Amino acid sequence: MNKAIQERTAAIFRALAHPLRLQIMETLRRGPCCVCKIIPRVGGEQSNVSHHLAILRKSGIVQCDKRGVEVWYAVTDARVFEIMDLMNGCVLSNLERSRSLLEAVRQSIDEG
Amino acid sequence: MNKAIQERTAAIFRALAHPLRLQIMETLRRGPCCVCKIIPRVGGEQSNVSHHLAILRKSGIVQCDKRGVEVWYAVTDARVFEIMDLMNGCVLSNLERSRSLLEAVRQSIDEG
DNA sequence: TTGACATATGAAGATATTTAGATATAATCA
DNA sequence: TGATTATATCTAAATATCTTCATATGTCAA
Repeated sequence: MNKAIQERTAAIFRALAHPLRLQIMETLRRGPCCVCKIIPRVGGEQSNVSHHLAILRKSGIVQCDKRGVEVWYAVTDARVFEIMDLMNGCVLSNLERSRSLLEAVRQSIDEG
Repeated sequence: MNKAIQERTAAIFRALAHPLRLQIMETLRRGPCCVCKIIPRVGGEQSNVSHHLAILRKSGIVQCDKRGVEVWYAVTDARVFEIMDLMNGCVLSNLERSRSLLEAVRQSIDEG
């Protein structure tokens, strides 16, 4: 794969690699949303949320649009939600594997 | 979404958020692979590659298996490749959007 | 046992990310 | 105009990540 593309791909993964930013994305899943609604929805300081929005914006996965005093954010490409859903599935399977492993270990201890 | 799950999801995104780790994953796409082949394939210091392998391992998306002196790595869940492919598509669309925008700006300048 | 090889781990410095507080900007309203 | 509101940016401290070098561990063969 092209090195520059791989660099950009890594950059978008990095943009999604933070719980607060994932929460922002979940908020945007329902459709475009104003910063003034995003902030109470995800919690945290205004400046911090704004900073995380800037990170998402710079990565290209969200876009913003000024409407008077308000700024509305929206995802640029809905495929990002497919990615998030797949990732979520991986996490759940992962946890299930851990659980099974723990169970197996526990059983082998019981059996002496 | 559950906070703990979101934390784990972010952790896996973080695991993929590095070009070298993406290259390792691309290497593993063909099937399980020995560290001694991964190192020359992705380039870089032995200890550095080993560190990145540890990060992938701890995130749960790869597993390893000792065979004599060699250690073989393999992905735990092939869905990770679907994720990478989708992400790649997003990146390409992103670049295409940037290109179109640039083109439009250039044209509007030409038109005065 | 000794040596060689494959891999992992630890430590340290350089760099990046995260967070909060303070301040700046820009739109609206009285 | 001046005040208010919504959002962004700057700054600095705390923390995390990345890279390299040095060293440790575990396996095999002589």
